[in-house]
Amino acid sequence: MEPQRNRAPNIRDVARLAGVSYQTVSRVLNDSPSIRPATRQRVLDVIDEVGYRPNQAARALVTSRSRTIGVLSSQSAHYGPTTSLHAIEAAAREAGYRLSVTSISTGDYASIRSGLDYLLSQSIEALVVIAPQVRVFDAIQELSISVPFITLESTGRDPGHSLSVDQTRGARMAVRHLIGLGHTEILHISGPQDWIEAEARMQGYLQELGEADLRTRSPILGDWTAHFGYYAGLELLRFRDFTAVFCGNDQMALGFMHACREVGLSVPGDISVVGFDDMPEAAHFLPPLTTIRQDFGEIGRRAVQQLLGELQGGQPIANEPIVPELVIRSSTARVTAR
Amino acid sequence: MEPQRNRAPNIRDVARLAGVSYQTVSRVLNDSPSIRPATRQRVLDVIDEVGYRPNQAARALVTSRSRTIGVLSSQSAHYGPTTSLHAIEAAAREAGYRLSVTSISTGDYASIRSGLDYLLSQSIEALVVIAPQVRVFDAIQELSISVPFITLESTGRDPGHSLSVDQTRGARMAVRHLIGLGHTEILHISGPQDWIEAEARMQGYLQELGEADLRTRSPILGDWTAHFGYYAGLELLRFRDFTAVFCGNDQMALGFMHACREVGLSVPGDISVVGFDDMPEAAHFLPPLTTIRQDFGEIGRRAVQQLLGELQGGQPIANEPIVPELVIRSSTARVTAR
DNA sequence: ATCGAGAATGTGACCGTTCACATGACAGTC
DNA sequence: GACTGTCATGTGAACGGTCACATTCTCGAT
Repeated sequence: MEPQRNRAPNIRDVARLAGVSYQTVSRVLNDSPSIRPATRQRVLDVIDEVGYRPNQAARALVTSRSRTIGVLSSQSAHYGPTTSLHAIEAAAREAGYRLSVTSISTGDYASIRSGLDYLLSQSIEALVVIAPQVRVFDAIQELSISVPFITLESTGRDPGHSLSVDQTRGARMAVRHLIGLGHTEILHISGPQDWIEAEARMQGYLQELGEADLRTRSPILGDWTAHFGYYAGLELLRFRDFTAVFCGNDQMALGFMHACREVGLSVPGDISVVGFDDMPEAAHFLPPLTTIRQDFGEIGRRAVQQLLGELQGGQPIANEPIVPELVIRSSTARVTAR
Repeated sequence: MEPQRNRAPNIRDVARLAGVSYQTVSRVLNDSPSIRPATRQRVLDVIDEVGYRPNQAARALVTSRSRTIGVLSSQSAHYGPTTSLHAIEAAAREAGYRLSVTSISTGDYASIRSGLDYLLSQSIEALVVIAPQVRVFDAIQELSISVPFITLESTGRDPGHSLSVDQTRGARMAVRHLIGLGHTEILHISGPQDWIEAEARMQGYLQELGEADLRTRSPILGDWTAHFGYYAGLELLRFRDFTAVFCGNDQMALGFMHACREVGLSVPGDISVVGFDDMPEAAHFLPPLTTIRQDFGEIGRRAVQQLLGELQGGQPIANEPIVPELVIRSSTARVTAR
């Protein structure tokens, strides 16, 4: 009797057509060593002929290995997270893993929790978090997650489970650069306070100013968007009691420079601006933006590497943070006498 | 005997603890109507107590429904595709589906093919393609994909399987705007020629100029990046035989404006520039960019909606393309006598 | 020719869930 | 009080692979 046409061929169909047992087909699929070359070829031919594809669900069921890495990401199209995500995907695929991605739009506890719940119900083998809000850590603690996990862009939290460019150090590089140019009144427009990396950058700002005995001013809490940078700029520039601004990311720096232009101030003539991230567009802002470059792709790749290591029995390693790089362009200049 | 501690609880464990049969637990999980409320509650209590999570692999195996939508995406951090991807993810999750995403870095046939192969081996139920290179269509044809699929951002190809903002129309709006301002010498910096949307925008450019009886000039083939826009700009501006440029996306427009500034030309005083996409930063470029807005999120949501419709037995619908919107800012101005 | 070892291949059970069908409980009807 | 229908729940089989173990084959050494 013909095999039913409306069903995908399974391993037994292949076995029958190749005249071997299903176990032999399984061995071919799994590159078992003790298979006669002729047999292997016959099986492969049949597989190709009938278009057989192993059923991943069945495989996952019996091996209890899903070969899936879960990713919790924030629902934003920002350059950094997106780049990391692509790198993770590529590295995972390379290693024979797939990704199950879910994103959260708001940072509230309930949605973080439900995102993690969702991922865990996929029986993921490992977890990457690219949504570095503070509350994520509480949620992870509470769920007492049993798979290897790693959080990205979360400087200094929970070593062994985090991996990041050293945000604090990057921020200090930015501020030191401004101080080196003679600036003494330096503002900081930061990211949302519940983001770990925003917090770390803010710390760097405060530390560096503190060590230089300069006046620190309470940072303005932003939301990462160019819009915010713009409106904050319009407000701040009503009192020109500063000569430089360190922005928490490139987008806010862009918006801030827009505001400068609008009120007739020159960057860097009147105000110096430094960003953070070095998104590809930053080199073409007007003026091209001085910023802190971090290698998002590298972070993603390392994350996967580390997780796979743990899955093969390794221990979580306390990664030394990656050092960012100061990229000097044209948005910063030596302070001029007013 | 205690259940083994190192194994996740399964449906039979729950059944035993709740004093019911495994089928009853299954009914509770699947919201079967004929369950006594008291029984349901007892089962739910046990589930909560032992932290039971249904095994998706087993479920997928027996129902032969993976509840997974495959996404083939291009490996780029561009605003548009990323936004669509997030929208797809959210819509899919809402409907109880998960995503299996794979991305291709290059547009060559082999990597497209292997990306599709990979997705199909996940036994996906539907497919979304956000990597609208021309060759993707050949690959889809050749694999004679049997699941519902839809390609995004691929104006005019294969109606019923594509969904997009009307790129050609958007391009015409952009060019018409420039013509309305008195420009007669208008250049076009396009995206890579093997991208369907780049091609469609180019067609729009050519059509609109043709109808206005204006000189069309062969478009410059770019790569979507600000870098390209910049270097192309430097080159083009050596001969100032044009007064306006329509760029295939906002990034290239940014780079081009950078080049203008560098050679001492004013935008829009000397040259008018129009972009495409309206990425959030575009409003804060200097000058703020006139561009064509398309709703990437809407596209993603509609794609999922349509695919789910097909999965429930509906027919592929030839979607009418979404109309984009011209956003006039400060990078375009009436042409001035030279 | 016999034996044994290792290579090559086959058989039965199982992973955790849902499906189809069987059974038991209970109320309403005559 | 037996009969019927409906609701609630239980039982066996199946999904498509892999694992552990059993069996057969092959071939050189004795």
